[in-house]
Amino acid sequence: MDEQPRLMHSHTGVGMAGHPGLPQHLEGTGGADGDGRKQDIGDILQQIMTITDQSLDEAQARKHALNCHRMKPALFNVLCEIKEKTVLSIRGAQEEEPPDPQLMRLDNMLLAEGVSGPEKGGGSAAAAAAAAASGGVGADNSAEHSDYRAKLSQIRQIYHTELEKYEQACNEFTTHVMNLLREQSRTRPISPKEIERMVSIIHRKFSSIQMQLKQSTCEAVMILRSRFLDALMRKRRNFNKQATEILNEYFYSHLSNPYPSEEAKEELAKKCAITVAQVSNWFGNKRIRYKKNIGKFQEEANMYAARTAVNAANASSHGSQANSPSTPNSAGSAGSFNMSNSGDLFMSVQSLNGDSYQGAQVGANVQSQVDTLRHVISQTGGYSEGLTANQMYSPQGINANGGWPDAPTPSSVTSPTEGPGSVHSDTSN
DNA sequence: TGCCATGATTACTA
DNA sequence: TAGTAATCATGGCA
Repeated sequence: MDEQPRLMHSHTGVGMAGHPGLPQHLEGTGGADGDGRKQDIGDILQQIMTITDQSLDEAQARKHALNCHRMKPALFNVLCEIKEKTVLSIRGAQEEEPPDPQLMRLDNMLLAEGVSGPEKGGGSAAAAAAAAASGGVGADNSAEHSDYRAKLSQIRQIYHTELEKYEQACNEFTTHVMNLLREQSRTRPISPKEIERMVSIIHRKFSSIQMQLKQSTCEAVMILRSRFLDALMRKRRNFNKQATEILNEYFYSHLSNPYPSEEAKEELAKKCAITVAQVSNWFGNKRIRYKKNIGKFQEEANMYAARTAVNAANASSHGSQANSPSTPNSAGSAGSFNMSNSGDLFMSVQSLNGDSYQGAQVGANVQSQVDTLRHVISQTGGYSEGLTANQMYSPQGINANGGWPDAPTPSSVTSPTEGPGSVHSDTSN
C-alpha cells in the first residue's frame, strides 16, 4: 500500500520529462500536440497526487473527472507496466503460513474448558479434580460448582460477544478495503490476487487481536479455576464419619503412643481418603485436645475401648490379625498393619482386671485393646495424679508432666522375649 | 443466632 | 522437621 505514492512519483518523473523509459504508447503521442498531452498527463498526475488533500465531495468529483479523462487509458497502461515490474517482489509474501501453534494451544484449551465450541457444562472437570483432591468429600460442593459454572458461562458469553464483534469488525473492514481496492482498480491495475493478499494481511492483523482475546479468556478461565480449586481445598470440611471412626479407633487403640509412623499415617490417609497432612493435623489436634480435657473424651475412649475389645476378641478367636496401621518404631514389618506390637505377644492382662490371663497370645490389636482398657480403668480411678503404686495403669500415654513420654513405643516397652505372664513394664509401676 | 466441634494455620521448640 | 500450643475459621446443631 505504502509503495503506491512512490510508484506514482516515479511515473510522474517519467511521464513528464520524456524519459527513455517512457512507454511506447506515450512516446508515440509526441508531435505537434505532444507537449499538450504531456501537460495533460502532468495535470492528471498532479490531480491524483493532490486528491487526498481534498474534501470527500471534491475528491469524488475529481475522481469522476479523472475516470472520464481521455488520457486515463494511457495512464492505466503505464501503471500496468510498472506493476508488472514490481509485482515480482511481493510474490514471496503470498505463501500460506502454517497455523500458529500458540493459537492452536489456546483454541484447544478454550475447547477443553467449554468456552469455545459447544457448551458442555464447563467446570465439571475442575470440579471433579477438586473433589478428588479434597479426599472425596466434595459431594456437597454443588454451590461452588454452580458458582464456577456461572462464572465460566459469563466468560464464555463475553468471549463469544467479543469474538462476534471481532469477526464483524474484520468483515466490515475487509469489505471496506475490498471496495476501496475495486474502486481504485478503475484508476490503477489491481489484480484479484492482490486483493486476496490484502485481505489475508487484514485477517492476519485481526488474528493477532483474536489471539489476544483468546489469551485473555484463557487467563480468566485459569484464574477462575485456580480460585475455585483453592477455595475448595482451603475450605474446612469435617471428615466423614467413617474417617473419624478410623482415626479415633487408631488413636484410642494406640493411646499409649498416639504417634503414627509415616507408614501408618499413609495407611490411615488411604483408608480415610484424606491426605497424610490431614492425618497429621488430626492427630496433632487430637493429642492436644485429649490432653487438655481427658474427662471429656472419657465416653469416647470407653466406646472405642469396648469396640476394640470386641474386635480383638473376634480376631483372636478366628486366629486372624487385626488390620490396624503400625505404630512408629514397631518391631513388625514396616508399613504392615499386622503384628506391629509383636513385643506384646506374650502379655498378661492380669494387671487389667485382676484375673489371670496367663499365656494368652494376643496380637497387636490386643495390645491396642489393652492400652485403651488401661486408659479407661485409669480414668475411673484418677489419671495423672494416679501414678501411684495403687494405680493399675500407669499410662504409657500422658506422663506426670502432662505429655506423652518421648520414646516408649509399645514394642520397646515390653520385651518380645518376655514369656507368658510377664507384665508390661508400665504396669509394674 | 450463638455455641461448640473441628480442621487448618502459625509461631515456636526440641 | 515433627510436634505442641494457640488461634482462626468454618460447619453443624439446638
